[in-house]
Amino acid sequence: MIQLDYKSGQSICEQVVNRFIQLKALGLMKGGDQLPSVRALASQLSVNPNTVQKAYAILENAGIIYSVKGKGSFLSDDERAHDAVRQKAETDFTAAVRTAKSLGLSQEDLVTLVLKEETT
Amino acid sequence: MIQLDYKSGQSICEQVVNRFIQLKALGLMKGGDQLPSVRALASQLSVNPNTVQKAYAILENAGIIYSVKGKGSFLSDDERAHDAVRQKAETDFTAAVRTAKSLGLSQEDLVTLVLKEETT
DNA sequence: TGTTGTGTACCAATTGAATTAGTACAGTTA
DNA sequence: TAACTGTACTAATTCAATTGGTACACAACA
Repeated sequence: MIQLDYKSGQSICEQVVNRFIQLKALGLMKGGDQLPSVRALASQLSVNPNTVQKAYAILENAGIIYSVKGKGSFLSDDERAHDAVRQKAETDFTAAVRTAKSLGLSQEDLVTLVLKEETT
Repeated sequence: MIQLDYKSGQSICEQVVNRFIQLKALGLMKGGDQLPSVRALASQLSVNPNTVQKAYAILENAGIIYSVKGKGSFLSDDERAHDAVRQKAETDFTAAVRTAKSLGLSQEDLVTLVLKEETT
């Protein structure tokens, strides 16, 4: 379910955060689904539990998951949180557009690149 | 000519590198134009000369500038180097497209965002 | 010639973020 | 009670970025 990519340049914490957001966006997880426990996921990824807990804390802070002591962490049903994720994705993508343009790519170039990228 | 943005998340070195690439792409600098000296730019940016020199070394390594001991550093005329910059910009942008899609944005969404971004 | 400005090459030290390691506490479930 | 969950700390480590400093080689110029 979660697979780390050490070549991505992203920190472990970031990757865990983003992966659960993706799983929701892709429909592979739904609101209410339970996440692996902090310790279990840390063990599976061969990573320190603190790192996973930090990722879960970020997700909970953003309203994407909710955690209950003694029970576990669950994917939130709150659509507002997922709207916020979408907002951030748009902002990040817009920044990428600006960067690409500043390096000489035209609007047509960018549209072509978007369309060339297959939707999996 | 060069202005640092500490909120950008980019390192000083990265910002210097990217800024000169931009200046060339935007036509504000041409092949043969002299860059500020390592020490002068470092002083202007209130930054360590080593940091600027590292940026210049990266630019020279990529063929974007060439440096002559005792004379200075100059923007290269080599189009192949600038083609490589374009290649990298395309690769980076494609990665941004994938990320945005994984977070739930559709192809239409992305095209809209590209077109919404004014060309300055 | 000497001086100044240029790029280049080191090295030691510092800073900050990310991660690890370890311990402890609180709540749930069986 | 025992075994699981999340949470909250602190200390140590690692690594990249940056700083501070010194030194050398070359070019331009008075």
